[in-house]
Amino acid sequence: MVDKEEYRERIILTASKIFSHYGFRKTTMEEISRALKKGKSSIYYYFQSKEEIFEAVVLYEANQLRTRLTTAIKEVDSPPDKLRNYIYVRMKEFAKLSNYYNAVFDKNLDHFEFIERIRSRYDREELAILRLLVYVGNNRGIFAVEDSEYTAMAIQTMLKGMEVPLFWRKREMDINHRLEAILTLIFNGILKKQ
Amino acid sequence: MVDKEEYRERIILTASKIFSHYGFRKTTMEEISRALKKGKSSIYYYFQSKEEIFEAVVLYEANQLRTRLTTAIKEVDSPPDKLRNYIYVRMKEFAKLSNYYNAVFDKNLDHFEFIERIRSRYDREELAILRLLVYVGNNRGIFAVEDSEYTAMAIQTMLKGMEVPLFWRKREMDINHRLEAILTLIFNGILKKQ
DNA sequence: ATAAAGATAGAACAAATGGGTCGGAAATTC
DNA sequence: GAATTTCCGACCCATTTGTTCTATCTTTAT
Repeated sequence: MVDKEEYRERIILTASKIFSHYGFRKTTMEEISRALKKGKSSIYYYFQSKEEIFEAVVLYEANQLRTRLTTAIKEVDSPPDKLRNYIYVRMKEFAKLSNYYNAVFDKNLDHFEFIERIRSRYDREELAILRLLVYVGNNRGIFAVEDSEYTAMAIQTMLKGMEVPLFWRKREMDINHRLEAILTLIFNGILKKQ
Repeated sequence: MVDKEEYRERIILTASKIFSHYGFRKTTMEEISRALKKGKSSIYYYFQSKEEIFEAVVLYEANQLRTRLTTAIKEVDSPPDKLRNYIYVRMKEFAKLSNYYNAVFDKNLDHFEFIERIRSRYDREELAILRLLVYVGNNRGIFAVEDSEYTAMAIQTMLKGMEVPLFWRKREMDINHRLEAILTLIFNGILKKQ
């Protein structure tokens, strides 16, 4: 019983790798079970369907993302560094997750509503983080913004803009360049001139 | 007539992207044609089969690899730098090609003999390059090896060893670390002590 | 303008693939 | 050794997929 839950996690870990590489559609139960060295039908002892596995995997990835981001922030102290770290890790992680976008937008595929729930929850959390970041930076006299809330929203908007190429599966390109551009833009617009 | 050959190339370019992402099996004709904004059956006007496209794509990639490697060598002058550049680019490129390994080893899939032909040809060319590199370095008094031929073979063996994780699809990991380790090993074992 | 040749796509098809079910065999626990 | 948990091979059937065929555009040549 406890064991069962344990094995479910092993399945999630394995499936996570395959899903992230091939996306929902192109990942087969056969593949997942083969990677686990189990029979295909055995998987159905732990999960009811492919979609249920996918849901668990997405949830898992979301938690992974959260911890990676929070540790990235804790690694440094100054608000600009925190922001820089956060954006950098966020970009890297989202690039890795880009194959999941397929599932979200694959027409003629049941619209996984749970993804949107997770997403909107993440949006809220991210906004809180950014708001705090800006607020603290402001208090320390490093930033100089009128309204932390709206500034945070603006930053988040830019970050979302960086995801668009992932949606459009136009991967490729000068990812670091764009990162620097965005960072300097944000900082120059945000740092107190002296 | 000339046009036809031109469009074949466009197909190769497009298919190349999809194949390199998903491998032979998981790439469908439907996908390729959709990416080209053509009907699925239209592709068969230019190629006889999916495998024929794949063959053309592999050939194309092989040529790409060759030119990337030779330019990487020409970019610098000193033999150690050339060697470093060569190994670095080789590793990056092979990592990108890793999805093609699937096709090579997919049992119950006709063994694409042409891949092995291309591979063995590349092996010969690589050996020649390495041999020359070692030889020149030796002449300039930077390297100090007895037999360029056998040293080149040894180096090539190590490079092939670096491919093993790709075969085993155990991707991941400290790729740069291993690169540095291999480089220092090769250099320290090869450079004339002074 | 019209015939011929060059391209294209839609429909149809046979083969395979893939998600899921089921009965029962192993393995484990009690 | 019975009961329960875990596993799997065989099967089902809906969908996918590579490929063919025919009909229809489009361009070129006459």
